[in-house]
Amino acid sequence: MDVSQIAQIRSFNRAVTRRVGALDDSYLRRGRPLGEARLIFEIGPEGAGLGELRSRLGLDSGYLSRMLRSLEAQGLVSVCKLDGDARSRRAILTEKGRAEHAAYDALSDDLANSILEPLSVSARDRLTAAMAEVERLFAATSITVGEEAADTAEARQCLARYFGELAQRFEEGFDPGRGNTTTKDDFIPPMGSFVIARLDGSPVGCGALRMIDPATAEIKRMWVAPSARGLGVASRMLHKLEAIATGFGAKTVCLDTNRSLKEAQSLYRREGYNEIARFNDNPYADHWFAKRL
Amino acid sequence: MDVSQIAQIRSFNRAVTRRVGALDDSYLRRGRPLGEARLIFEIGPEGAGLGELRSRLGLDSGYLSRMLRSLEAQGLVSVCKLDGDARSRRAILTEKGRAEHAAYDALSDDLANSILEPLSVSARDRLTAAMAEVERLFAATSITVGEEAADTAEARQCLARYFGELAQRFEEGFDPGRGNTTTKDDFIPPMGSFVIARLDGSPVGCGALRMIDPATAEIKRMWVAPSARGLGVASRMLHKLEAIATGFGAKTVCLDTNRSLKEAQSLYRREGYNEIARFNDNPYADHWFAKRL
DNA sequence: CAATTTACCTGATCAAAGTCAGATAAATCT
DNA sequence: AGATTTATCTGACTTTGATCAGGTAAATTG
Repeated sequence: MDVSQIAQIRSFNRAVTRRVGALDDSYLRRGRPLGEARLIFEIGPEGAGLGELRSRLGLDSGYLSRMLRSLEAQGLVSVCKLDGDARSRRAILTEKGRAEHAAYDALSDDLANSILEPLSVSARDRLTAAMAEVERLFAATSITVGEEAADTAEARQCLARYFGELAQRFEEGFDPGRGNTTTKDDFIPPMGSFVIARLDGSPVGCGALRMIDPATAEIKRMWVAPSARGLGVASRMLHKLEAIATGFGAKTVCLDTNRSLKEAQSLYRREGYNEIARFNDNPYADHWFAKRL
Repeated sequence: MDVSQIAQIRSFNRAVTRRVGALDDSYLRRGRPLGEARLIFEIGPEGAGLGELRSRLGLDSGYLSRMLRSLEAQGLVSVCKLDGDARSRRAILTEKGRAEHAAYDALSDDLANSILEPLSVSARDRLTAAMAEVERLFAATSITVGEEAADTAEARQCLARYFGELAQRFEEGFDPGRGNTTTKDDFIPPMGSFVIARLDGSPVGCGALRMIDPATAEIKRMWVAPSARGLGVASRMLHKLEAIATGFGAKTVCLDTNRSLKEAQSLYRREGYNEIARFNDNPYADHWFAKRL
């Protein structure tokens, strides 16, 4: 790993914590412990279930309960049943609580403003763009790639978005039925597999595998959501699928792709795939690739 | 202020604090309170004076003293006199303490690594570049612009760097003596002024003003350090100088500049200066500007 | 040289933060 | 229906972080 990149991340962490500590300080200036302030903020104008609050703030159940009692005593929060389940309860802000919430909200805005204010217009644009980039790439860190069933609602949704995109990008259009030789049963172990990439639980990519003979696996349905492109999700899914193929005894992985999917082609080449002759009669395929495992 | 930019900053703060909180957690996993861990980290392999530690960590002197006593009891730190002043003391790490410091250092590296590791090489480059940009623009937030004497060592250093840059950039070269009609006394109120822009105490820019008649001020010596360009420092110094000129009774501000300083020319135009006819015989000037206050 | 300031230490005290072992009541399982 | 699980609450307790008043010895000031 590049030492200067590690140094950059550490220096960034230092610079940013200093800045964000300022927010905690301004929260404290309202004369309430930080824990309570955060709780008010997290409950929000719409209220929140206690379990949700516990997991979001990482609090012990007794601790949360006591803080809520304190906020109730201050007349800021009321905790009511009102859910299907009479055990679980929900915290909502009173009118006074909503005013406090708004005050904390304003403090957060003030901090943001104080960061933007001394900057020129173009510097502001550059700062927010860089922040968005950092945030997006941070998110990439928590993307997971896992084998899942291909017939769940979420898997189907990925495939629908994939097909939708093909229809948009192929010059000749795209009809999922035409030339399709696979059924959903093709992606079930041990003759196939299906992986989904997830960010905070929501799918942001998928990929499928099926064995076309005992030594050859074919990769299909590789798709990454537009919001998650450029984060290396596709290559992580590809590695996962190759590992699964190896487990199935495959010696070779092959795949096809359409001429308009340029990024896909460069991904495959980068990952060690070589272009080969047509090996199927997929009417939408223009290039065929294979890689020895 | 742009609402979406404020939202971006707030969302960035949330995303980043979550990530950086992970570092505190990993520090805690070494079974020592965060305060002590930070103290070990801050003392560092070279040791540090107690006053320095107090101001860097923002600690009460009693609190620091007690933590040092605790670290001494654990055999991690030793506090010795050894300075010119027998009141002030210096904390240094024992061998065991240096080992602890190295362990904390490794944890910081691990966090940085865990952020980089899932990313592709190009994504890593983009992340660190975006982080550097955020850091630089954050730093801009704490740049101050203030009126200072023009004959201090630091002011002179700014001017030397300014002249050095002119020598490099002017096609015809630059000799500070040639055609220079100002002396250092020109930049002393109430007939002139000198401002310095500082980032964390170090000068990153300067600018000067002198009255050439009771209603006209001339701006000179505008310079921004290469490391601080693109942060709006020049326009902040310009505004400061204009405000000072107004205070001196000036109705007009004028200035000259060399043809090779393109950024300067566009800055002046952006700030409402109009090109006028030659008003002095500065041999290095190619453009003359003025602005009514 | 006496008075003051500075740099650090000690002891007392506090609130905030966090943990843990039950208690209670509703929901779910067998 | 009885046993178990789940969601929350209560009370007891600990640690951490922080503040403050006063104390000591060295350095500086007038």
